[in-house]
Amino acid sequence: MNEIPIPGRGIPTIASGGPPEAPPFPANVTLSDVAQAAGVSLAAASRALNGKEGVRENVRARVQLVADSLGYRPNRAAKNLAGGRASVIGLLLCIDELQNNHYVISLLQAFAKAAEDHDEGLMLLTDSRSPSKVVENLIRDGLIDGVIISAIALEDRWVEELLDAKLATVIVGAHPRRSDVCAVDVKNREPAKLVVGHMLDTGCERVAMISGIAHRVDAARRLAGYRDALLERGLVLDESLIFSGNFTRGAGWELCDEIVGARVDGVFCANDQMALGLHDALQLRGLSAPEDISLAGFDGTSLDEFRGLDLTTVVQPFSVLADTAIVTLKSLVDRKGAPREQLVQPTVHWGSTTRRRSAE
Amino acid sequence: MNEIPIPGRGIPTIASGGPPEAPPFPANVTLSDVAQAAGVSLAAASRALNGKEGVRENVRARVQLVADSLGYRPNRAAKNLAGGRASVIGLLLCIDELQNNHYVISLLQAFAKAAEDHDEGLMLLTDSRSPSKVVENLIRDGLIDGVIISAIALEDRWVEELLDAKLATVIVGAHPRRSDVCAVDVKNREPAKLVVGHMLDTGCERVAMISGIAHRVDAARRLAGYRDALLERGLVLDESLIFSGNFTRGAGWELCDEIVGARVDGVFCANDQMALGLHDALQLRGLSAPEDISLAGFDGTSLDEFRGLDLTTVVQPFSVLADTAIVTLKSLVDRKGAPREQLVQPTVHWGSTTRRRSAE
DNA sequence: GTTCGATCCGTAAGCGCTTCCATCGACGCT
DNA sequence: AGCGTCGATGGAAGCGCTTACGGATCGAAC
Repeated sequence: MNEIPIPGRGIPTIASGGPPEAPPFPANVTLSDVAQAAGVSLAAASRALNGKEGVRENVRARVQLVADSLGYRPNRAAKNLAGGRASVIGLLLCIDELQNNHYVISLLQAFAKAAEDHDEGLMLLTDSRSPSKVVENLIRDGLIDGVIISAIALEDRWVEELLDAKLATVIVGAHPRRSDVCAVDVKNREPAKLVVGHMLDTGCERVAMISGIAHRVDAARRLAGYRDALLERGLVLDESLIFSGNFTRGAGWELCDEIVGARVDGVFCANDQMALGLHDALQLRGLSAPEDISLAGFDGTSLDEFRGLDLTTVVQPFSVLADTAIVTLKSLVDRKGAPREQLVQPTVHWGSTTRRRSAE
Repeated sequence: MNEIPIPGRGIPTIASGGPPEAPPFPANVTLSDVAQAAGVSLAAASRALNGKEGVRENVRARVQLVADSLGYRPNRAAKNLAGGRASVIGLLLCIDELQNNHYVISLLQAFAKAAEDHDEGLMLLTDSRSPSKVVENLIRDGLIDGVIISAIALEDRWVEELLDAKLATVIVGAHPRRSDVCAVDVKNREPAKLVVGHMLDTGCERVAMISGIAHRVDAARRLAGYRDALLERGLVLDESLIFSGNFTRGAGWELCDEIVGARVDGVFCANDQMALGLHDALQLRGLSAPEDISLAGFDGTSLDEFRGLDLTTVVQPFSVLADTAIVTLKSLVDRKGAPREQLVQPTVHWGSTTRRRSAE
C-alpha cells in the first residue's frame, strides 16, 4: 500500500556527485520530481496537490502519496512568485507593547503555535516604521499572503492602509471601525458581567472597577459588562468606583490607595496586569484577597505567574483566537469570503482571589 | 539633480486600465522597469543594485538613482528563487520562554527593530516541532537566508541540525559547543565581578548570589564573576551563600527566607527577574533595598517595570546584540566569513537598590 | 456512426530575479 | 596597423511553481 515506486532514493536531479558525500537531507524534491515519479505532468501534479479541480480523484491521491513518500515540500518562494499562496502570513503588532504587555505576548505565542499548526510561516511585522512604508514593503516584497493585525495600540491608520492596499487583513482583539474588515475577538461584555455578578452574589457590596484605556473597545466592553452586572441587580452605579487605568501593572499599583480609601470590598480589573499590580500593593499594606477585597482580572495572562497568586480571571482562549484568525485569513486570501466579526468564548478561571459561592 | 527622467509616472507595465482608478501605490516597479528607465540591461541593473562588480561606477550611481526615484523594491520571492538573498532571516527561540522570560522578549523586540533597520524580514521560528522538522522546512521552503538562534533553553540538537544542514547560523547569548558556529554574546563575567565588587566596596560584608540554571553558560560566567570579585578582595568563598535559582521570578521569591536566614547584606542575582521576585518578597517582610540588603540583577529587563523599583543591574545592549548578530549572519550568508565569537560590552545601571560609593 | 460537451490532462508561458557566457569596445603592446 | 587583453555590457537560461490554453478522451445524444 505504501509501496509507491520511487525512482531510486537518489532523486533524478542533477548529477548526484560523488558517493561518499551524502546530503544532510534527502536532496530537495521539486514538484517536477513528484510529477515524474507519479507519472503525471507538472501541471497535473500542481493541481492535485493544491486541491484544484481538473484532476481525477485517484490521480490526486496517487500524487499526494508520492509527494508524501518523497518528502516533497513546496518551495514557497517559487510558489509565491508564480502567483500561488506563499503560505506565509504577517503578524503586525506594536513593538513597544511587547515589553510589558502580557496580552500581546500571549497573542504572539499563540500565533507562533497556530501558524505552525497550519503550516504557515510567520513574519513578524512591527510598527516601527510608518504604516505606508510597511504596507508598501509588504506589497512589493511579495512574500506574504495576508496580514493579521493586533489592533491593540495600533492607530487606525494601519488598518486603513492595509485595507486600501487590498491586502488580506484580519484584525484580532478589537472592533474594526470599517465595515469591510474581518475581525476576531473574544467576548468581553458578557464574561465581565459574569465575574462581577459573581462577586456581588458572594458577598461583595461595593465592587469597584479599574477600567482600561478609555478609547479602546475592549476596555469599553468590559466596563459595560461591569455596569450590566450592577444594573441587573438593581444596584445604583457609583461612578466614583470606576477608576481609570491603562492596562499596566503600574496602574493597579498606583490606584491602590484610592481604592482602599473608597472602602470597596471587591475590584474588577480590566486586565490581569492591573490586578497584579493592585494585588501587590494591597499585600504590601497587609491586605489580602479575597479576605479583605475580592479581586478579579481579565485575560488569563497571569496564570503562569509564579506561584502565590491564583487570580480569578476571564481567560482568553488565545489559541482559539489565533486559529480562528488564521483560518479566516486563509479563506480571505483564497477569496472564499469570511464572516466579518467572530467572537470567541472565553472561560472564567475562578481563582482564590474571589470568594466562592458558599452554597452549591 | 534629482531630476531623473521617469517614463511617465505611470510606469510602463501592463495597460494601466481606466483613468479614475489609481492604484493605492505606484504600481509595482520591477527591475526591468528600472533597467529600461536607466537605459541599461536587466543584468547590468541587477549587478549595479547588488553592488557586484562589472559595472562602472557612474552607471551604478545612475541605476541607483533611477531605482530610488521610481521607488523600486526588489521582489524578495523572485530574488530568492533566482538564487540571491531573500533578505529574510529566521529567529529561532523557545516558544514557552516567551511567556515569562523577559530576556527572550527583549531579544525578540531588539531583533524586530534591528531587522527593520537592515531591511530584512524576520520570520519567527519556534521549537514547537522537532529540530529536524523545522530545519527541513527551512531548507526546502527556500525563503530564509539564515537563522539566528537564541541558545537559551534550546537543546543543543538545534544548533547541530542547523549546522549540519549547512544553514547560515548565528547563536545569540550563549557559548557554542561546536567550533564552527558564530556566536554573539554579552560579556558576563567581567560586569558581574564589577557589580559584586562594588557591593563589597560600599559596605557589604556578606554578599550572596542567586545563580541561574546551572548548566547554562551565561549562568556559569556570572557566577564566576561573583567568585572573582570575592577572591580579588581576599575574601573566603562561602559556598552556602550561593543559592541556586532558575532565572524565574518565582525563584527569587521563594529563596527569600533562606537568604534572609543567611544574614547577608547583599545579593547579586543572575538575572533581573529573580531580583524582582526577591525584592517583592523582601518588601513583604518589611525589608528594603539597599537599607537592609543591597540588591543587584543582570539583564536590564526590568528597567521599564512600573515605577517604585530602580534596580541596579547589568544592562544588556540588546540592540547592539541584535545588530551584531544580523551583520554577522549577513556576512556569513555572503560567505565573507565572520568572527567566531563576539562579546559585546554591557553597561551597568547603578540603581537605588545598591549603596553608592560614599566618596566620589 | 457521427457530433457535441464535458472532463481530464499536458504544453508552454511566464512570475521577477540572478548569473553564466558571449560580445564588444578600448587599451597597450609589438 | 594588428593583435591580445581585459573590464563593461547585454542576451538568455533558468530558479520552482501556477495557470491559461488547447488537445485528447470518453459518454451521451442525434
